[in-house]
Amino acid sequence: MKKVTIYDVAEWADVGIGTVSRVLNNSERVSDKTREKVLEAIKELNYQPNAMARGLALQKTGSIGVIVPCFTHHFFVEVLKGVQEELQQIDLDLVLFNVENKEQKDKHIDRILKERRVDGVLAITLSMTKKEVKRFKDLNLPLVLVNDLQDEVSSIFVNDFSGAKEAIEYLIDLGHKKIAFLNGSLRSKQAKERLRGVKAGFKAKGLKLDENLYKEGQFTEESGYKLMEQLLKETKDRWPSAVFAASDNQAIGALQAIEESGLKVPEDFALIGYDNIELARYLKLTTVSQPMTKMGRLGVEILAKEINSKQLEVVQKELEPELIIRRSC
Amino acid sequence: MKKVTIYDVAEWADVGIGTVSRVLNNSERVSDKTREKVLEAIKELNYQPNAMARGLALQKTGSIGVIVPCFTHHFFVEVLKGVQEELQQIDLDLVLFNVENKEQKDKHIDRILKERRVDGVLAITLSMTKKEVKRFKDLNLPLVLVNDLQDEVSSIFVNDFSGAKEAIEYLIDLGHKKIAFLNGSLRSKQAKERLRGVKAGFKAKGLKLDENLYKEGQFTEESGYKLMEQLLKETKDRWPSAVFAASDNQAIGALQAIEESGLKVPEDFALIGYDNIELARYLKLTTVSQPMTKMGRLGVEILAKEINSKQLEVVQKELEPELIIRRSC
DNA sequence: CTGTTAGCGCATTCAA
DNA sequence: TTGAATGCGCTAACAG
Repeated sequence: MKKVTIYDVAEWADVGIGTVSRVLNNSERVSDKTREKVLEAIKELNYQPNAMARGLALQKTGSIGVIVPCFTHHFFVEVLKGVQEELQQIDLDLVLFNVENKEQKDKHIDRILKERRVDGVLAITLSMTKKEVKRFKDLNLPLVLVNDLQDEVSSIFVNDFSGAKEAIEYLIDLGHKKIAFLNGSLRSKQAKERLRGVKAGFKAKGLKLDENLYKEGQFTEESGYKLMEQLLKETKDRWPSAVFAASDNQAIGALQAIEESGLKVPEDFALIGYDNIELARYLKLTTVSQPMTKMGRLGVEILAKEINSKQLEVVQKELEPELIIRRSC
Repeated sequence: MKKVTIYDVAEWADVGIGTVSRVLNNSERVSDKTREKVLEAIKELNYQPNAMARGLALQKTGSIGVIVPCFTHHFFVEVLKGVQEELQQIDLDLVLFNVENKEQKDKHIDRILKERRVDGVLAITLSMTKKEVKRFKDLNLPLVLVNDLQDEVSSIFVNDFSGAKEAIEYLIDLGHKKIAFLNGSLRSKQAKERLRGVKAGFKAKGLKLDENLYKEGQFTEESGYKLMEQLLKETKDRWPSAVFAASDNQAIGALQAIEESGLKVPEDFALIGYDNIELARYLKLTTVSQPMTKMGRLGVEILAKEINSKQLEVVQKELEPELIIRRSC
């Protein structure tokens, strides 16, 4: 079967290609009769406009790029789910860029920006630098940050401060006083804000974060395991009665360390995680839920608006986390 | 910053656009001196060819489409991971199409096929019909089936028969005789093959699948829960001592039903799942592992070959599953 | 070796 | 209303 172009349609319907194009784009300036004829030709020939040709003429690709670090992580899968859902409504394709390191990040951003492979970009948890953001602005390519925040770009993020504060307060209300906090790397905004929240939570209850019970690592399972191990090495009297991890993965790692020591949750330690990834439900882990799917939906919504309006009204939206109580404390 | 085209580069370097194009495409027919000059211009102007224009001229998009049903499922995430990994090597973008129902499936296939938005398609667990496959062939768009099999199309799939057989034999070797099999819908090839494998496993050990212990449902957690519930409703003497589920999700559902009855795995029931999704590891579930990531990698590899060679040599590759022993039996 | 030109398939002028 | 011409940015074939 040969490919059928707008010329074939025009010939079949005995009109000019301009008319066919007008019909395709729902222009008013076509008589009902010719429109009819053209539509018939289109159906008859089973014609559908070529995306690239249209793109070249219109300077639009009809797709948006989504950049994620490590998309196999539950967190991003959930965000992507929201992205997909929203994308079903509007008619855009999803081009997925997976970024595992700085090099890949640069490479993909370069590619997207200069080759114009997409109409807009959703950057999820990428900690974009001001410089990178500026490049998008300069090249006039819509950009929306999800789970990240920068001036002068539309961003949608979660209130990490209040999530952490609430978790700590909950533990304290449960009667815990010696609470360990296993944080991620302080280089990320998330870790900084959560630490702030933790301190504020203690303060609100007339307590203070014990420095010996504060550990810093990564947001990973391995890191959680190691940090918990460190705590368990201390003499029992220095042990906390509760552990708050800055990510579910860390909490899961900590859980493992605890179980390997023959101890149990929640009997020996109360445990709270952060994110509410799917695993948390199965492991019955109390956690601070991030509105992941919603972030994805909202991100696409805003991005679509920016693409269409060609105007850069910056939207910065903060979402609230929610404490999900399960059996781990 | 204005967009810079091949004309700008040509002007800057004081050559024709043809020469610039040649440099871009690493043609031999350029003198070192002019090549130098052009490269300098490119760097100076920070030029990068426009993807759509190049695509239109070359009749290539530089991207492949991946169609998955419900990509949030662990299984597909793992396959996608393999796809990503392989895609890093070759220089193609990944366009993701999520298909939740028949309507979406048709819509997306139509779009891909006629609009030519991608250079080739990877269909994962889609149970493509012969008719659909034929459309790809007719329009000459490379197609590779992953976890599915059809004549005349490159397919890569897993030996479901041997996976199920091995699982059953393992349970029997463990001393179990009354083994329940919770299957998915027999409309899928996977379910059919696994049932065949189960029967063969019993036979090889001189036993037979007890019809009362065979249940058919969906590959979902809910279904597993319900099927197990049915079994537990029977009088104790009719209970199996082991349960083999055709998917990890079903196994997890069954596990839940078991625990809610105050019973335990593996003490009261031995349990084996299928797929080896990430959760299985955390729940310590013995399962039949599917080489998901490998399927993804292989699929892309084959697809890339088909795209480049423009020749349709059909590759059909069968991979072997592997029994992963954990604590659930 | 290099510049020029003709498509690629479509949208959009500009006349008619 | 409509058809023909022009351009989107690039590749490739064709002359020089």
